Amino acid sequence: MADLIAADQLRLFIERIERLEEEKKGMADDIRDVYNEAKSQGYDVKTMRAVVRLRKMEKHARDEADALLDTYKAALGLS
Amino acid sequence: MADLIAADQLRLFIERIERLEEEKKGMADDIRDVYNEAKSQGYDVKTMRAVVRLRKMEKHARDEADALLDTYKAALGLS
Amino acid sequence: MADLIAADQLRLFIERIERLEEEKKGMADDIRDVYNEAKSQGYDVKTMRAVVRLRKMEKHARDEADALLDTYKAALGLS
Amino acid sequence: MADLIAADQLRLFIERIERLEEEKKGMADDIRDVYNEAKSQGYDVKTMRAVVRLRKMEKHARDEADALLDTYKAALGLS
DNA sequence: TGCATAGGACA
DNA sequence: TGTCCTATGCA
Repeated sequence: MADLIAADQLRLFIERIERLEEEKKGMADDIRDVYNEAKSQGYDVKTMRAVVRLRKMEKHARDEADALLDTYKAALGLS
Repeated sequence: MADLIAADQLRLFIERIERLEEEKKGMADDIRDVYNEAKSQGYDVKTMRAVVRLRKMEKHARDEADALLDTYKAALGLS
Repeated sequence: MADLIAADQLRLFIERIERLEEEKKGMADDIRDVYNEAKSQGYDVKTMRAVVRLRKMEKHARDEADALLDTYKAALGLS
Repeated sequence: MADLIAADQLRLFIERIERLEEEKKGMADDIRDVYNEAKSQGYDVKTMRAVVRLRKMEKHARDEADALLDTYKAALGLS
């Protein structure tokens, strides 16, 4: 019977993952919809993607810079 | 002034996309968490991924078969 | 005979790739050596890696911003 | 002043690393070029990668066998 | 952490 | 449709 329980547990894990995967796919579809909507308003999708990519890179750089600053402060015994 | 409005509209599109991208990333993080939780219960992650992939393929195959069946039915004037 | 020639050509491609892979590995080894040398001088390798990563990200962001500016200019019919 | 010198030294380390990273990237680009050239001659890139990987594994195996042989020889007091 | 592959976007 | 590139999976 332990096997049955284990099988159930595994099945639950798999189903949770599959549900999350579906939601993730839904998000991707929504994103595509927004791009298409913008396109129908006359915006250039390729440029918009470049903007989004750039902003993401800048955010990452900012976050990493903050983390680095913390590292320095810790190394110098500052707050 | 049309330009200002256009800039606002563009900004809104970009922000919608960024919000959706964040949610999508959240989903990916959740999925990873579930795999890790299963792993901590003694399940093999690689095998679980294989199972998920296989079930997805089977679902695709089933969906395609259903679509084909619909096509046949339509061609034959059936419900 | 065409097959022999083809086999030779393929072999030459493979050998060129293998030579380049070795040189690439040599570069990776050199990089590790520099980190170790810096470490022996009292520098923290992890922090140094963070600095290198940050500078690379900032450079990418700058390059992408330049490219985006060009895209805008082209879209607006400017130089 | 020691700090200034240390900062200079650190900067030099970072710049050496960045130069080496660029060269390494150049190697990777060259490798990609060779694969693309082979592809344009009708070769299958994926298969070529498999060949390169296989030969590398075989080389490792050979090197290990050689090392083992040396160990035996040393243990037996042979040249 | 770096590499290889698979999936999605663009021409 | 085919290529390119990013994003994910694997060692």
